[in-house]
Amino acid sequence: MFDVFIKYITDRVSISEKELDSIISVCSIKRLRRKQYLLQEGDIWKLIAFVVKGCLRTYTVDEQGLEHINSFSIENWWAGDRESLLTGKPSIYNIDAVEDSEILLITHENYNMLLREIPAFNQMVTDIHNKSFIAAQKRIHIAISYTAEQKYSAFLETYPQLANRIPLHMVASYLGITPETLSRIRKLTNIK
Amino acid sequence: MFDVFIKYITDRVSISEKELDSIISVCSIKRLRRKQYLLQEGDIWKLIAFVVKGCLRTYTVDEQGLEHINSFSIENWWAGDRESLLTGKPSIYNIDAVEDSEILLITHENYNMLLREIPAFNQMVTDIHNKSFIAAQKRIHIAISYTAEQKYSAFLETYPQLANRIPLHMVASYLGITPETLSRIRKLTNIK
DNA sequence: CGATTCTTTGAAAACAGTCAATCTGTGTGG
DNA sequence: CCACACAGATTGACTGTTTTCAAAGAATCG
Repeated sequence: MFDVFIKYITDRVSISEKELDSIISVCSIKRLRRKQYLLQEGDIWKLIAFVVKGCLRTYTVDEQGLEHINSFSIENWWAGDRESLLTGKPSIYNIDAVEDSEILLITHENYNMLLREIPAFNQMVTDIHNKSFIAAQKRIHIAISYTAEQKYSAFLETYPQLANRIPLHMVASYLGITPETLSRIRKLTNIK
Repeated sequence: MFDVFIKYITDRVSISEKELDSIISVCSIKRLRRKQYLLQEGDIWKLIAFVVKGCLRTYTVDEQGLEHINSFSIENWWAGDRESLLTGKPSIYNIDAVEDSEILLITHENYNMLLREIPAFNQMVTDIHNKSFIAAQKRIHIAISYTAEQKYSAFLETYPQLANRIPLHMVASYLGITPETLSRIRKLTNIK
């Protein structure tokens, strides 16, 4: 259960056994069934979540009831709402499980303690934040400059491991297009 | 010249005179004329830039020669390409001055030194990174779920100080719509 | 299998983009 | 100071893409 997380950490930074132990000691395990919520709009998010197995999605629901997927989190990814965590305000996002999933949770207090006490952990988090930011910039670039077809094609290249695992209507939602448009793109281009 | 930056820092964190001095001592001043490049696609970016006066834009140019604006940086904002800085790879972005501008530059080495040596500076940068990330998430949300009209309206609300200062065709480029579409939106809604 | 979820298809409508021309304001050089 | 060039903004007509709405067809799960 923890071995996935331990491997994740040791793949990224060099860290002592003792430090690893103190990280693991503040992790709690949570299992989510498909469609189960981890966070609902209006809740205040106070945790850090690491996905060990399965897949989560973070999304908003607009006035018309349409879902807009902000991100997917599969094994070895993080999930949560940094905005609610940092501001203490209710979240505008929903997070639920796309598949039955297993996640590790760390409280914000313990997380801050780890950042303070364990330089390697801090370094790892900084690196992840940097990469996340760069990925967000790329996604903005794609969203404002690509056609629907180019967006789907870029998605397949960037996240091949996601494409065969996530329902197409969720991929469409992630890309900001309708399921019908995605279906037609796939038909026209024969991209599968 | 440095007072803008000093105020920026002291507004955000508590810091000693001595620490402020060491920050200022590694800053160099650069003046940019309108349209002058700070970074060109293909260059490797090795700096941190803080805008004291004026306005910069970060953008890409696609195969068809169309510009897509990633971000604007006015007074009290940062500019640069974190991706190129962190990976050491050539930048895919161009940065140039929308208006005659004055900026402060810090080398990556000195910047890292400041992060290491001055906890308050480190804290400030972490906060900025967090806020930037949250802003990027919001922009993604807008890009994938709003109509052109809603995008413009959200832009006016979020950056009222930018709207009257930047040519409309650049605003359009930032929003991912054509100048013609933006012009028609403005006419229809009487939003100015 | 029965229900639900997911995907596809068709036709019409809405939306945004393209192309070309004109209009406006600004600034520059003669 | 005027004429002109130029960048920016607008407009019109047209095209093309994407959405919407409605329905039907697959696939999957319990």
